[in-house]
Amino acid sequence: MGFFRGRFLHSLDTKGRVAIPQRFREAMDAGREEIRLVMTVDPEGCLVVYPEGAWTELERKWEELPQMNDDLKTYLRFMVGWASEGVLDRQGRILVPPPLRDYAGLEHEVWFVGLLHKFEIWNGERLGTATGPEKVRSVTQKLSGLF
Amino acid sequence: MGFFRGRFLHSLDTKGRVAIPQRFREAMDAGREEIRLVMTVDPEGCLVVYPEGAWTELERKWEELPQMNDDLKTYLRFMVGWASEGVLDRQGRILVPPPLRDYAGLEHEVWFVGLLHKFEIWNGERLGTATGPEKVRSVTQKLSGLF
DNA sequence: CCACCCTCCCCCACTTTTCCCCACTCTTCA
DNA sequence: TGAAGAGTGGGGAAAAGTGGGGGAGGGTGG
Repeated sequence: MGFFRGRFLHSLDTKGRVAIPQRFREAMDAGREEIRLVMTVDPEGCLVVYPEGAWTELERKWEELPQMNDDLKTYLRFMVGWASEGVLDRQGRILVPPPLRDYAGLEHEVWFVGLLHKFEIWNGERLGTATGPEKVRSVTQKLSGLF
Repeated sequence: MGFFRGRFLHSLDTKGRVAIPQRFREAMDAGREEIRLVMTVDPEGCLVVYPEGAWTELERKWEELPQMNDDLKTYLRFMVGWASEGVLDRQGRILVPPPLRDYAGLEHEVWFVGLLHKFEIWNGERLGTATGPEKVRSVTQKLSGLF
């Protein structure tokens, strides 16, 4: 499984479908014909997409945690509660369910952003404010201890 | 038994019935014709629904615990005391008993939220406040020790 | 003990959404 | 300048969700 990199501008059609960038499809496609993925939300206000395998791995971790923990329940209500599994159609598109569309404020134009093992789908304006160079500069300082 | 994922907006009809989302039915249906489930309440103010098997497993655990424990009694009065078993009708709907409807403040519009082994039924407003992005962000910090 | 009422559940019919397929355009590359 | 690959748009069948009529069954009151 390759990495997801780069950003691509695509369009959501009137039926709520978007084509996944070919580069991303290649990264997932190990010669299989059917590509399955899971789409959910991120607190920053965008959608996150995982190849099915990566997602089920996350679920396996969550299963093992103490199920009575209230914080975990809140977290799962968010991550799992928004999750939507889907298969690409013959044209390499996926249907974005209306609740997810609304959550991420997706109109006609949407941006795909590669993020190694997963990728995100953004409304253009939100992407701009969330990932501007100024913001990154401030964050980089705090990270410098890590690597 | 598959996992429950995602959120779906359905409507409670005038008879107090709701259709279970098809995705959730699939997750329970191992080719059986009759799907039985148990519905109870959650302290957060929503309903929780377990497939019958998952519920009886919980009951078996509860049985083994020290029955004199007052905290356990309080907990069971809540979980078991509200529990209601039901079967889906031919249209895949279930009847929500009036006490449960009132407890969860369910009107016409109700949200289904998948939570891996179980799923919840929410009044829209309550769901919004219980699972907003701000809340999740604060919780995520505390959880980072767990995984 | 009987009659009534109310709830529940079966069935049927309608609307909306989803998803499968085909066709067109635009870019890229030889 | 042609061919192939990528992205977009829309028609139409199938599936999913919704609403309501009517009969059976259980509870209640007389």
